[in-house]
Amino acid sequence: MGTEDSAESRITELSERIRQHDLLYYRDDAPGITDADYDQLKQELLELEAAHPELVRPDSPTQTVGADPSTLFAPVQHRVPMMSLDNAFDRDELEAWADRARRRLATGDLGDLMCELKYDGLAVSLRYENGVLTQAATRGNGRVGEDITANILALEYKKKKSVPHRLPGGSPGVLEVRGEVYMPLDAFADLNKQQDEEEKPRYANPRNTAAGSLRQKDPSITATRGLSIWCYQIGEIQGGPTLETHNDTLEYLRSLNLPVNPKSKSVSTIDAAWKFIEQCEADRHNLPYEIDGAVIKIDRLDFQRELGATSRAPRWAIAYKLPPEERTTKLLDIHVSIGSKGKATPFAVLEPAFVGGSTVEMATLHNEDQVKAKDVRPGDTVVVRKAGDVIPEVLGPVLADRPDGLPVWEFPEVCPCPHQQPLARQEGDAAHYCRFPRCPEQLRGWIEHFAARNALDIEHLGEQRVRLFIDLGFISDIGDIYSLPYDRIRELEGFGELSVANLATAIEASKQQSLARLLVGLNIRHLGDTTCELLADAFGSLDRIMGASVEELAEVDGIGPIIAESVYEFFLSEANQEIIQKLPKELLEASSSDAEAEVEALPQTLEGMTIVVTGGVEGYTRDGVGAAIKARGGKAPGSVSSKTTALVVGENPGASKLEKAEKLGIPILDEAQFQRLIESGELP
DNA sequence: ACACCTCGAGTTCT
DNA sequence: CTCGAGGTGT
Repeated sequence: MGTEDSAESRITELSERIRQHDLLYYRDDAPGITDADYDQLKQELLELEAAHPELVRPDSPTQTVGADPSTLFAPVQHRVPMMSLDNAFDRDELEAWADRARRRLATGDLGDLMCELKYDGLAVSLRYENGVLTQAATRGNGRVGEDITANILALEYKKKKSVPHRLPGGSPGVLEVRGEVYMPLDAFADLNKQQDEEEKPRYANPRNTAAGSLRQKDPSITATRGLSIWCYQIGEIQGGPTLETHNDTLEYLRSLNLPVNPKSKSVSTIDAAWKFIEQCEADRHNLPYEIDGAVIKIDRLDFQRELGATSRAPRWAIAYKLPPEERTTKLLDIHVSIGSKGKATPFAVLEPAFVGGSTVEMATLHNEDQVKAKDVRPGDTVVVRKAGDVIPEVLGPVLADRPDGLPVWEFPEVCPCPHQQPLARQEGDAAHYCRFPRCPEQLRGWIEHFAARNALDIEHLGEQRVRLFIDLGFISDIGDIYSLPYDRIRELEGFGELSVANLATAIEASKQQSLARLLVGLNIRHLGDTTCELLADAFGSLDRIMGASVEELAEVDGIGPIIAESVYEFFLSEANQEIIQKLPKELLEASSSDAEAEVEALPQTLEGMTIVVTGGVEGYTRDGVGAAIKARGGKAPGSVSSKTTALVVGENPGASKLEKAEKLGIPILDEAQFQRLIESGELP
C-alpha cells in the first residue's frame, strides 16, 4: 500500500517537474536544467510508470496518448479535409490564378499575399486537445489518413523544430495543425554515413527516407531518424484567439512553440510574389532541407472563406512547382534490349547522375529514329531529366562539349544475345526486331511475361529466377514451368524448403487462371490485356480460338485484320502447337473468366460513359479502378480525349491528363464524387 | 484517306 | 510516361 502511495506522489512530482522544464524549454527558450538531468527525470518517470501501469495518466509527459501500437496506421478520418493545392508552372499561370481570384472577390483586390516555401516531405495533421498531442495522422487521400501518433511522439521532441507533445498553457481546447514532416539534409547525410559504415545500401533521397521513417512499425526506429516538421496551417480550432490573416496564424502557431518556417514573406503584389519564387529557385540548394517549390496564399482569412475551394483545392492558394531538375552527364554507350516479342529497344547507358531525387544510370531511347532525331552519340555530354518526375529521359546532347569527330551511333546489326542473329527493321516500322525463334533474350521475356501479374500471375517467379532456370536448362518454353525439377531446385543456393514450396504453390494456383489471362501469357504479337479479353469473351475457349479463321477472328469488335492475322499465324506454328500441348489441361480448358457472372450482377451505372482515372484512388489498386468502371458498364481508357465523360483525380495525379481535361472542358471529379458516380451513375 | 481513339510495349527506381 | 501502331468512324 505504502509503496503504491509513494509511487503515486513521486509520479505526480516528476510529471510536474518535467512539465515545468518543458515549458521553460519551449515557451521561454531557456532550459532550466541540463539535458542529462532532464533525461534522468524522464527515465525515472518511465521506470515508475512501467512498474505501476495503473498510475499512468493520459497527460503524463511520457505519454503517448493514442500511441497504442495497435492503432498505428489505422485509418483516421480528417474532420476538415486536407486538400491539395493547384499548381502553377510559370508566371502566366500564377497571374491567371490571381486574376481568377480577383474576379471572385467582391472587392476585386487580393490584399496581401503570403509567400512560403513548399517543403518536400509528407503532409501530416497534429491534433492537440487541451494542449496535449492526442493524434497525428498522415494526409492520406485528404479525407482519410493513417494514424502515426506513436511515431510522431517518438520523435526527439526536446529538439527544436520537432513536434511538441504539449503546448504551453492557455492553448485552445482543440487545435488541429497541419505541417510537413521532412528530413533535414544533415540528418539524411548522417544516416547515409551510418549506412556506409555498416555496409548497408544508401538511402536515395530525404523525402522518401522521411516517408519510410514515418512508416516504421517500430517507433524507436522513427525516433533515430532526425525528422523535423514545419507547421503552416490550422485545420480546426476551438477556443483559440481570433485570427484575421494567415500571417496571424503563423505567428500564433509560433507562439505555441510549434516550428514555423522563418522564410515566409508577406508581399502586396504578384510581381513581388514572383520575385520570391525566383529567389526560392536560386536558394534552393543553399537550404538545409529540400523544397520543391513555393506556395502563394491570400493572406486575409475572410478573403479565403469568400473564395472557398473547388472539389480538390482551395482557390486562395497556389503552389508554384519548380521545374524538374535537369542535369548533364556522360553518355557512356547506347545498348539494345530485346523484348519478349523480339523488339530491339535502344537505351542510354549513362554515367550515374543524381537527378530529381534518384540516381539515373539508364534511360530508354525508344528506337533508331529517336536516337537520330536527338543526335546523341556515345561520348556525348547529354542533358537528362525525369519525365513526370519518375521516368528518366535524355533530352539531347550538349553540342559544345562534343569531342571532335565523335562518330554517329549506328543501330547494331545483330542481337546482343550469344547467337548474334540479325536485327532487321521492316519498311514502315519504327522498330528493329530479332526474328530468331530460339533467342534466349526473347525466351526470358516470354517467361517473365507469362508469369506477370496481368497474365498467369505466378508469384515468386521473377526476373532473377527466370534467368537462372533458363541458364540451368530447366526452362526452354512456357510449358516447362509446369514440370520444373524441384529436386534440383531445392539444392540450389538461395532456395530453402519454404521458397520451393511457395514457388510450387504459386505455379499450381496459376492453373486456375482465366482464358483471357492465358491468352495474354501466350505472348502473341499485338495482343494485350484488352484484346485478349475481347477474344476470350467472343470465343469462350482456346479450342475455338485455335479453330477460327482470320475472317472469324476479325469479326470481333476491336479486332482488325492485322491482329486477326497475327493470332491465326501464332496457332498455325507447329512449334507453338507443341508448346501448348505441354500446358496443363486445366489451363487449356480455361473458359472466359468467371467474373462475368459478377459483372452482370452489378448495376450498370456507368453504361455509355468513358471514365479516365489519374493518380491512385482510395480503396482500389491502379488496375482495380479500371475493373470497377468496366464492371459497371463504363469504359476506362488510359488517356483523356474528347470522348471522355469525366476525369477522376486521385492521389498524386498526372499533370498531363489534368491539363488536357481542363483544356477540353471535361468534368473533373474527386474521389468522393467518383464514389457517388459509381454508385448512382450521377455526374455532379 | 484521314483523324482520332485506344491499345500495347518498354521503361526507372524504391 | 512516351512512342508507335492498329481499329474505327467519317
